[in-house]
Amino acid sequence: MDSLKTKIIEIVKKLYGVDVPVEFAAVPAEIKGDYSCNVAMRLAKAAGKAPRDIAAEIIAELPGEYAYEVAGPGFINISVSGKALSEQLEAAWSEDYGNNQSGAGKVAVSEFPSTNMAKPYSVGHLRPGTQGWAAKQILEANGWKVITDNHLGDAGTPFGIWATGFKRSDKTLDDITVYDLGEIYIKMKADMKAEEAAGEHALADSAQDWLLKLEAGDAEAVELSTRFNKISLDHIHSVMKRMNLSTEYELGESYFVERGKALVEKYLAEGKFVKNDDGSVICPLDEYGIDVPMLMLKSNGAALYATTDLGCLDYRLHEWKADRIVYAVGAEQKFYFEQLFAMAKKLGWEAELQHVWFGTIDQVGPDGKREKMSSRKGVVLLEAMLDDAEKRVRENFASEELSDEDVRKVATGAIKYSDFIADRKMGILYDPEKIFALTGQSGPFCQYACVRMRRILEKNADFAGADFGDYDFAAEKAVLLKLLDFPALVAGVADNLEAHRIAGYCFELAQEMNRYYENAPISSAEDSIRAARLWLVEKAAFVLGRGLDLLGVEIPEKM
RNA sequence: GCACCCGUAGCUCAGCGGAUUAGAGCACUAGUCUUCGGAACUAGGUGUCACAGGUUCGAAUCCUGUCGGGUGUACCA
Repeated sequence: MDSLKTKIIEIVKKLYGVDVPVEFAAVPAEIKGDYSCNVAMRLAKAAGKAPRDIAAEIIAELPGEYAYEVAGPGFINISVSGKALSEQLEAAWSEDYGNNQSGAGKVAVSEFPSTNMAKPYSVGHLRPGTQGWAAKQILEANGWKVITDNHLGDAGTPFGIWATGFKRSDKTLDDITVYDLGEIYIKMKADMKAEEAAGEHALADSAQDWLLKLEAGDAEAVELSTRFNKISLDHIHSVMKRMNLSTEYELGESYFVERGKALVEKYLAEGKFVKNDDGSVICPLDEYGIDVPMLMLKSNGAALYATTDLGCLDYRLHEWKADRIVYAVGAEQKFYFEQLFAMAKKLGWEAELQHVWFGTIDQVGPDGKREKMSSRKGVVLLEAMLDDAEKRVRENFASEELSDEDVRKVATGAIKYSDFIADRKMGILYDPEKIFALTGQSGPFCQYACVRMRRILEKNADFAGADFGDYDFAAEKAVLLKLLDFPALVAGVADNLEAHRIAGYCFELAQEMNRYYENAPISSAEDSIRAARLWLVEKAAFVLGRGLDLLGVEIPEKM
């Protein structure tokens, strides 16, 4: 259809002397036609003519390979035969169908899931992982070279809190677990709050001391930190493996402390940063319309988030030569990233920086109102959510023999897919009954559709590649139109990383296939028709598999 | 206070820089087919697109204001 678009642009240029963008849209079900084009209405004012007349003039110039019709207020509706659509798909087909090279030669960094050390992996890092992974997949499909980096939360005040809490606990470095560390953190937070209310600050001071000791390279602080890190990393890796997520790098905040501090000095000297009387350093951002300056160094000289992010940004831009960096981090940090990006601009850094933000995971609370997900203890552990998901899958699929690996794929597929049902800006209402449902828009529904197609292909493997004769592909039109949409969809989400559009597409394709089977028998059809239909199923299975792969949703062997 | 996000069917949500009669899923009801894998398909909607203005031949979509909910607003990340 691209050549037809070009043709229309040429005709408009010839007839009316203007350049207009030409897009094709779908046509409502009740109306005749497969694609519609609204150029005539866009031109109406400039040309001083009625849209319907313009449409008729354009149609008169169009080549005769398709049927055209003026519709409604001035749409040009185009009807294409199934046969022509099948030829278009065959012509566009390749091993990389759907991919494009718009990002070729450029480097992007996708930062996710940015887990915290010394805390159990909570559902708080679920969305960063799924969204960051999808961002990486989508960028790669658009030709980018993507570097993935887990920006570990391994520096800053929390370490001081754990070190202080650990020394007060009865745990030893040999037997402490990541769950103990999690509990120590929660207890310390509570104790520090009580302390603050009482007007004291012994614990807070101790935490700050540990932090400074670590930054100064104190032996005991380093030992604690190293041990906590080892326990944490093993835990993070095991959970990520279950989710089938991984990153190429794990350069945590601590890795960038020195680099960040050195840069703070540099920009202080250049006058871009300012030192306050209390010793803290800020980056004024008034010229970018942000009246809250960014704190670059604490008054005691310690680094904070902004310090390490400055170092990290510098590293990615200058060592990795990144052209684009996407941060998969929740909406709560929107303002922080606005500051960070304004700071980058102030420093003259040109790369495209994007905060891929998203809403919280909610649940229905005891009062019936929607609230942020939590357990009685506070955070919900991702492992617990995965255990529950696998249990549900085993119960729902009791009739089928599923391998452990397939159970894992369906469980994580359901959870991941649910992250992409709505626009990522929206919060997710976590409703297990719905997420693991086998009907409706769910991960398992899409996975099942894909498994079904693959099984049909296996059973009819003998007929693959046989001659179609002059089969008309009339019954296949809806599916063909859908499959032909895929490349534009992938290209269309490259900028805004709206992965939910991929999820919606996968669901629609799966639905379209279910409709297709109703009126188009395959195994019982005569040879040429059977071959043609298998050709279509093969294409659909590939596209659905690719779409789900962009979301990180794996396809099980059996369901 | 200010900034950002959200408000579309009973519920969860689509609706991509305006366009043909505003759509899905869930739930509910009634059907279909000798089931290639029925976890299917088909049919069934009186929705103040939060409200009020504005721009336009045309607005759920763009602009302004109001109301409601959420988040953020320098020594946490």
